[in-house]
Amino acid sequence: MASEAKEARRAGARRRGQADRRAAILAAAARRFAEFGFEATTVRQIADDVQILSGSLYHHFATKEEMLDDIVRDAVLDQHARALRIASADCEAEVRFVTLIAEELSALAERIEAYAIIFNERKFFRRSAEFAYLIKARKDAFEAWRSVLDDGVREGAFHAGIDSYLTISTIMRMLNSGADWYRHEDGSPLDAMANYSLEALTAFYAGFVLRSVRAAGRTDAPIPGALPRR
Amino acid sequence: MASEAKEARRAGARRRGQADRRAAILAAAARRFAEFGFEATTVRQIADDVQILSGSLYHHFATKEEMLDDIVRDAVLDQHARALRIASADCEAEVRFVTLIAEELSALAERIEAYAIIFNERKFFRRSAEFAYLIKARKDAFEAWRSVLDDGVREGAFHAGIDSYLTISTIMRMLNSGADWYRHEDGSPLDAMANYSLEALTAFYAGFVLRSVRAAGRTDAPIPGALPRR
DNA sequence: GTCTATAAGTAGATAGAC
DNA sequence: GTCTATCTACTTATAGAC
Repeated sequence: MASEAKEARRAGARRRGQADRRAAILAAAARRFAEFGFEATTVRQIADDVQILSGSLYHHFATKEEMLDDIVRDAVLDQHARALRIASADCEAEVRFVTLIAEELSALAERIEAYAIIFNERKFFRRSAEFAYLIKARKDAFEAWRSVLDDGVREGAFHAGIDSYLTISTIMRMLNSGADWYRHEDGSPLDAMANYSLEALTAFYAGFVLRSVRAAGRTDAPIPGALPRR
Repeated sequence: MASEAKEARRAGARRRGQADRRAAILAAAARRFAEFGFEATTVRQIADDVQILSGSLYHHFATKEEMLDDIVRDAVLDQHARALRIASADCEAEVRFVTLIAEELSALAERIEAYAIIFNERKFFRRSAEFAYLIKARKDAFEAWRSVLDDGVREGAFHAGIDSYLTISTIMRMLNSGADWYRHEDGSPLDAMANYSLEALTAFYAGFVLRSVRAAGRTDAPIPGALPRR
């Protein structure tokens, strides 16, 4: 076997090992940040969790904030892309609206720690110039949701007197504050909410929201299903 | 003038002065805690705000946590008493429900800083034995809200299939997360939400919630007014 | 009641040996 | 890549002078 191939394989393994270590550290950090908060978590605690000394963390990360950024970045950017994609789908506003709710809850369930952190540390993010991208992405996603609601009013599906700013703020806060359903891997729920299945929660929220925003007369129409995920 | 009277007056002034100082410190602390969080605020910052040295704060308070307790205690206990009083009022469940929402929003507006702190530091409170009373009071208030919703279902005003746990969780989170509307005294809103009047917000939330929980057919009935405040 | 001065502990982060 | 050792800064809280 050519020595270049050997060398390449070794380098690959090295990269994988390094990436695994980094991922393990991020997992420990995410868990701590989600449960106790970013500022209340010390780098020593994270290091202890992965059985390493605190100084050694700085071989993988330049600062504690870099860990935070790694944990939340993809979640926020995916959320942004998802909202824009769904908002511009070619179908009735009500279907798009249900899809926004369903996919948001699904993402929240999949990355509950990242979402808990994004929600709980929002004051920190707002103050930090490094995280301006996060605030911007979430604001754009907000506008995408809002445009779907406005489309629905124009189509006559949602009632005309609606305040779209207040309504979307309320709905997004409602969904996002659910990130407190954070559940430990050991199974202990931090909130009784963790006992509900994703399907049950989606049906509940889609119903709760649609009954509120629908035009008079349409209130008892069946709740449409979400668009298929792509 | 009898010297006892003079002495009493002087003692009163002393108490007032001391109480004023204490109140000024608490006001500064509340503002910082609400905007930046309890753990992110240092006693030095609070001391700077009232132009005193950090060590001198400890003449007025034993610990930083005692300040926090002083700020949130009355707000939580009042919230608890209010919920129980309204829940046991002698009238239709829907009227009690609207009253719960109206008075909750009113209290939130009056003590926005305390409410912001209670909401944002909930993980801290949950971990601290000293604040067990707070968790208990809020849990009892939750059950009072829930009993009103259940009464409404029994009366036929609210729809039968409702999950009262999920519904009340959602509504209370929705209202409480609004504590983020925190506005500075200098008038700068931290959130555009601060531009709405209390009356507008109450009408919005009462409508949003009632449309969701009402029984089929009752959806377009007028929203009842809240009970008079006593 | 506020000051000066400081204790005792912990934070995030770094340098260099192995 | 992790360890040992440590730096600098900052934390809450205290002691005693004024």
